[in-house]
Amino acid sequence: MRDFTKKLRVLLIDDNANHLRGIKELISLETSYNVVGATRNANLGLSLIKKYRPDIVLMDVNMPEKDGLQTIQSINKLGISTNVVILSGYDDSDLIYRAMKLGARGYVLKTMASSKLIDAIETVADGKIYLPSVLTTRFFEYFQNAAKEESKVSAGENLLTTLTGRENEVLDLLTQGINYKSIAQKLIISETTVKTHVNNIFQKLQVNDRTNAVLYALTHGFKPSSTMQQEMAAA
Amino acid sequence: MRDFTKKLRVLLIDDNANHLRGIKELISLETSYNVVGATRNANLGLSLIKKYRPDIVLMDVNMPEKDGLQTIQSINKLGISTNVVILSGYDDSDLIYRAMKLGARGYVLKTMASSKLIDAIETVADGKIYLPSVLTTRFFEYFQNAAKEESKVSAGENLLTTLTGRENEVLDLLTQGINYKSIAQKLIISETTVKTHVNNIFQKLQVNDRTNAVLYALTHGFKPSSTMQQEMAAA
DNA sequence: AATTATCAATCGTTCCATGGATTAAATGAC
DNA sequence: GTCATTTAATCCATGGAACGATTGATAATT
Repeated sequence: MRDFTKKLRVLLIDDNANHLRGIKELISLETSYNVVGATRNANLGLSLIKKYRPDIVLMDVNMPEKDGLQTIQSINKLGISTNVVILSGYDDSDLIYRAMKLGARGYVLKTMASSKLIDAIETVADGKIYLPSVLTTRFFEYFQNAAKEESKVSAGENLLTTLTGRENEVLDLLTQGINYKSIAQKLIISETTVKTHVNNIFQKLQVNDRTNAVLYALTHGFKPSSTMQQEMAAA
Repeated sequence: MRDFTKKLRVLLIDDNANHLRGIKELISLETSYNVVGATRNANLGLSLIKKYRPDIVLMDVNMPEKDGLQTIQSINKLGISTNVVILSGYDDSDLIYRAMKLGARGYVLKTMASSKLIDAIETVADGKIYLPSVLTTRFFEYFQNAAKEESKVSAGENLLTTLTGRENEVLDLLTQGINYKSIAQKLIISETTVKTHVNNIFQKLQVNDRTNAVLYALTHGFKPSSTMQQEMAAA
């Protein structure tokens, strides 16, 4: 948990000088915070993060040169567990989704009351995610839509359902890039039997080589039905 | 937007008779709501949804026979755009993630104050997502962790970066399940040249057949670098 | 400026292994 | 009696390995 005897170390990154100054003043009013750095340049911000290890990084997404999303990625590569709170001018669902996916811990709109920014810092410092209701809704607009598209593919006229149990096992091994001989050994059947199964699979999936069979399986949500032999092999 | 002249039609599904009764009474107190149905059985709930087309469905996740998640899927298959609000006893991050991914519009814990349930209904009826701060945090615990695992694979010693431009184009076609001859035709080069490229790809990706090359590409975030010729072909 | 080295991209030939199509058939379970 | 599972034998196409070799672009060296 948070150590209330120490001041929260906050770093600011925003290419807009006015915003930067405004935010800095706002945060400096809070006695429990300590602004360890404020810069208009993302790359400079990265080295400041390396040097000062701030608890919280408040960062604009929309910056020239290196944008906020790229900067989050760079921070992740550093292996430093800093809590990033994104500042943005727009409630673009795609942008919110990508920022959160990259590990942002909070997202605040610049149009929001300044008290929200303090809320965000407090919440995030407390180990929680700060995402206002509107932005949560925006996030899920994107997220649920993407999930829907995904399920569309794996649903609807799914030829995978026509496969028998044994064919499923064989397809499972095919999707692991294993050849006839090894499949035969794994299933303890002859190679010709494997070929028969594979041929049947091809016909059912309406393809004519293993690569396309594997591609079909992967893009249609194939999940090996009997995972038994793998677990046994692991034992 | 919501039509305030009409009552919100609410359907309840919860296998626990006491909960069901309690929630029903709670909601009945609100004059702007109309409970169109309340059932302890998920499958019965489904037919009630078909019949009454409620604005909101309040549903328990933890039910015998058919659980809440499966029920959401069934509702989705019906093609009815009902807003599902999940009721759950636990703030399990995995469960929250899956429910939201399947399209739930809200998530409320049974341990929360009953006023939260009203808040949820209001918020969701208003077209927004209702996810309390704690649950948002839980959700992102799972979501960001999954994203992290994903990026781990596509990052780190990625052999794909060693491929040349031409090799990338060839691999792109390989991942579409195309054979040597057709690749040669598409790229307007000889088949032997394609084989040379493919062999180089195999060595760089440390595999020895096309299936494994394709599998490597797909599991390591391969994105064809030059999409030009495809766009040109489309024109 | 001339050279050397490196590397991407191209093509060819040979040769063998593997993949895949086809046809046929036996067994056992439901 | 249908269907899943198994095996066999034949045959051809495709995939892939191995070795060699040319061109052009780029960079480094002299």
